[in-house]
Amino acid sequence: MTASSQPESDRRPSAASAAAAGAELAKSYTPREAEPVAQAVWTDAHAFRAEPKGKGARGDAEPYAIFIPPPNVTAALHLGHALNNTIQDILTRYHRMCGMNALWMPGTDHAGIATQTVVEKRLLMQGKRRVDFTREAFVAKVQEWKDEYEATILGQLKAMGCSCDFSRTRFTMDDVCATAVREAFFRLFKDGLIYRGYRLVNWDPVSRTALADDEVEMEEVQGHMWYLRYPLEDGSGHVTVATTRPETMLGDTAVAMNPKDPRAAALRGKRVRLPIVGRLIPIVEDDYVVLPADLARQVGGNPDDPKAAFATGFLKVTPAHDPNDWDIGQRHKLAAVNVMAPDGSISDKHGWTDVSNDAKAFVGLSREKAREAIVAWFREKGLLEKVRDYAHSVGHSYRSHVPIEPYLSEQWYVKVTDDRLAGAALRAMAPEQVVNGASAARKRGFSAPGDGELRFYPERYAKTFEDWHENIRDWCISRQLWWGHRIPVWSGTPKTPDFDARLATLSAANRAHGITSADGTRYVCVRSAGDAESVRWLEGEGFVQDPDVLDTWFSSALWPLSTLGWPDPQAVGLDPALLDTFNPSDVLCTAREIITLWVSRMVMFNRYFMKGRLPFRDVFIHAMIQDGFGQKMSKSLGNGVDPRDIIDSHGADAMRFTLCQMTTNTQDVRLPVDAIDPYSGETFAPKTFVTPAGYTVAEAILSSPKDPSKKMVSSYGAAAGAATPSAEMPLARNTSAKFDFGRNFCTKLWNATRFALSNLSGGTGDPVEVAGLPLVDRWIIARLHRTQHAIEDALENYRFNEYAEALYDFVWRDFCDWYLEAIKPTVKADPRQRRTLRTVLDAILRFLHPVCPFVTETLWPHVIATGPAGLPGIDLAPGKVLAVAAWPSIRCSVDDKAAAELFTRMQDLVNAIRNKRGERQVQPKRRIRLEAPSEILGLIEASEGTVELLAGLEKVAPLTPERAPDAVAFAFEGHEIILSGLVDMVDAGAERARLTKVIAERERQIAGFRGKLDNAGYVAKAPPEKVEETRQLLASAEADLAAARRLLAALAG
RNA sequence: GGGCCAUUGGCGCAGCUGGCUAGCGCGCAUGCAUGACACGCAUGAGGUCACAGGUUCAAGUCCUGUAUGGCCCA
Repeated sequence: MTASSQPESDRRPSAASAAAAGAELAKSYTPREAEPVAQAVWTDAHAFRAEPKGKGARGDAEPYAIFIPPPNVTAALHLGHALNNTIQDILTRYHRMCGMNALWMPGTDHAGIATQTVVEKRLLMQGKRRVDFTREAFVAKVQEWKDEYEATILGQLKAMGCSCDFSRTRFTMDDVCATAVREAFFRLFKDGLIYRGYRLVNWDPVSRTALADDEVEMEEVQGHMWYLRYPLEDGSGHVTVATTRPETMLGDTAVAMNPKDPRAAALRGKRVRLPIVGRLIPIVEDDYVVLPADLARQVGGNPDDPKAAFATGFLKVTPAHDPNDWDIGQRHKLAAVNVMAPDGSISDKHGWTDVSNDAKAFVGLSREKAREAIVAWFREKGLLEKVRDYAHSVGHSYRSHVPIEPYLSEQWYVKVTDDRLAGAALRAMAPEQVVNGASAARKRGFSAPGDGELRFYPERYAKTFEDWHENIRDWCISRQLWWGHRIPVWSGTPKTPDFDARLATLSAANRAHGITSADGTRYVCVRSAGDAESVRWLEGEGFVQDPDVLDTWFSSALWPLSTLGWPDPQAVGLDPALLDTFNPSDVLCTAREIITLWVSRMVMFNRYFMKGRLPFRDVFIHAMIQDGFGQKMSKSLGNGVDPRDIIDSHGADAMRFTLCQMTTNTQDVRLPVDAIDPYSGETFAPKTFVTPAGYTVAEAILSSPKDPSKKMVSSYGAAAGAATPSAEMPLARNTSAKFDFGRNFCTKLWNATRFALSNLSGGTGDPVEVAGLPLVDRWIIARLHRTQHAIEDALENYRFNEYAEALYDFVWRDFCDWYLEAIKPTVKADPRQRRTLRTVLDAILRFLHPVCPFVTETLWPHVIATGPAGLPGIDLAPGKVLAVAAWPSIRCSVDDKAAAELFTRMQDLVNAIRNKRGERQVQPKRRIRLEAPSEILGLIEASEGTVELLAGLEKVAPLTPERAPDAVAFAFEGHEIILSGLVDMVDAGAERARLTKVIAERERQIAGFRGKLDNAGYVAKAPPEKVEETRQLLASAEADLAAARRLLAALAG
């Protein structure tokens, strides 16, 4: 990536050279032009490079590290990622400017199922299937896809301005990461934490792979409850079982009833003959069985259980096809008869042996067809008692979206329930965030490094993390895929007698480790991918490598280790100091659904492999970006908006600033999305429709609002594969008016800087003690100092909206509206003021740089070209590139509280006068006269001309008893103030109405203040300064009221 | 079923450990092409902070319950 940018940047005029040449700023900010220039400045300066400890100046600085949650190579990034990465970039840039050795580690994730699925879908469009290729050829196809999207994603990150150390970019399946995965597997295997388990998995019959519990989405389904009659063996009648899945009855191995059931005594020890199959199965008694509501009432069960309304009291037990039945089967030692093939069809080849002639008719049917056929069979034989509608939750594959099948199979598991894993994760939690302090894991006490150091922001997510680990189940890590890290285990039965001796030798040398299963099969894990000799030996013994790959999260869980070269950085060409410098990292930024999938596993693995060390100390959980309909933006839904679309319409900084400002700690972010007509450039709201799954999305093909005969493809249409953009039917980019907020702000900053530069042509003057500066300068410096505190506090507590809002207010309201306006008449002639302006502007650019890197980097060379910055107490270390310039240092001594207070009073006065002018629609150019008592004249004088300037006064004079006929009066700080020259003739009626309104408002306020002060409890218990404040407010309101009453009286007379 | 979050002017949201005379942006109304900016400037209208109780001198803020919506886990 650096290779191509080098020659290019030579040809581009740099921002610095443009500024040095005295080039004037363009009339407005053009992100499209500025962004590549700033990008080149950073690349040329190697600004984002982090170094291991001890390597150069950067390596000597205190480290700061963030690992990117590696985006899936499945598809391009959307605005959810833009938010995630903006947050990380703000933190990284901030800490870098604070002088830290900041590493933001970038990379991408191979995303096993997801990526394989998109490639398979693509092949299916060409009429081909995965199995039409060899494994190697298919993986090569996926690799092509990965290469394309990895490049897209990295390009998107750069376009957004992400200051990742791209020289260290990793991919979860590259050699460096693969080495870590292999080593981790070997160690866990050897330590007995990986085992082979035979149990029900969440099977996706379409992807034909097992899924982890958290890859299963529960969906409410409008289904049925079928009531099937099973005849008793002795012909004495039948029992009726209620089921939502009649097709699994072929695998029934018992009927269960509740021991409390009054019918139990009569049925105890009896058997039923399973219809169709003819299998004789026992009736067992188990507490799990829900009693029907009426029986539950009789025998003290729970009649309110929603299932009670549907229950018959008899439950068909199918251990091989239902997790609850599996548990019952375990308790009663029942056989598990698997009647399905991996594709979900009924099969007699996967464990079902007693197939009767009747049953043969069902073999080969899909599970859906089998259900119909079996229900029909029961109906025909008079064994279908009834059918009722029944709504219930059914697990669906988060990838293929079909119902998952609880499926009996053998898989590899990580024993995360072991105290060394889940227990260690629980002990990692910061004590003050722990809810269940008495859990077993914590009873072991805190002794390991990293214990008690993991903190969640916002705090409440600690509970999610805690709950997860307290109820964790072993982690199924095998996936029946071709795309991923292949499981490094070979299995078989030894052919030669010296097998054990050879294995023992390899094991002693830590090159391999073997286990033996109950049926005598040997499983051998070979430690290193480079150990061809061991593999050759094993294959010579007839052993074969496990065809499965590891769950993607297995490699993701190692991300903070693998990217730094663990276990042996030198072996993979990395600096050995990297690992110790940047692990543990400082913070992980991610969305809440990832707490269980990823955060948990990284904590467990990092602690396990690094002697207790955490992968990160803080976890920041941010909002999710939703579309305009409140639906999560996701790659799979196809409602994602490409950040490049927003960069195109608003600029990267506008996007970043807006996202930052929207990042509050509670709410998800709702973002109404519009389309841009590629024909006219017009923005319009696309037509939507509701998908079968109930989501509202844009129609795949949209019509131009100007000319409906012209068509375009929506981003949904493209993402869903429903339409392909072409020359005749171009892709419509997306945009959102939400980002106007950030765009307007960037433009404002640009123009303020432009104006400042035009006033700084006379140089920046010598530094002057703040105390010797004009009031407005002392005020803006005090505000600058307070803003710094506000933003540092916000960033250190991950409160991003506060960071953005504090800067927005300071730049727009304080700096532009008041400071720049106030200094207009004086700055050109006053070098002291120019020094202040130069200093404050520079500090603003530095403060804003983490969130708006492009516009600030573009402006900065122009600003520094005007001369030196800084004042006594304000240090702005010089530099050439803003991205690596120092964060401002502002001492508290420059915060002139008296100046700040005085200026605030002055602002109130100006606002009051402007209000009078506004009420009467006085022309802005028209100058007016003011008369006031000495207290107010003193304030005006102290403002050094600012009041006159901003309130449009031509004359300020002491109050006299005479009233000009055009005089307008108002109360301020309890004093009467007279304005004249606003209008040619005063409308006495309107004036009276205004005063009456003021009087009513003041009376309301006074009643409130009096109420407080008359309350003995308030005066006695509230803090004295609050009471005093109330007294002052009351006095001021009373004075204003009196003044207003006098004015009203005068008007009447 | 368990847990978490939200409910504040037309819309989108702040309001952190209770002190508010409730803020911000968009939108709206009025005036302004003022030598930085119309992606702008100035002024203004608009809210009994979902509901019902409670704690407190004091509740948008804390507690309990209710309603509605969303998310996560089972």
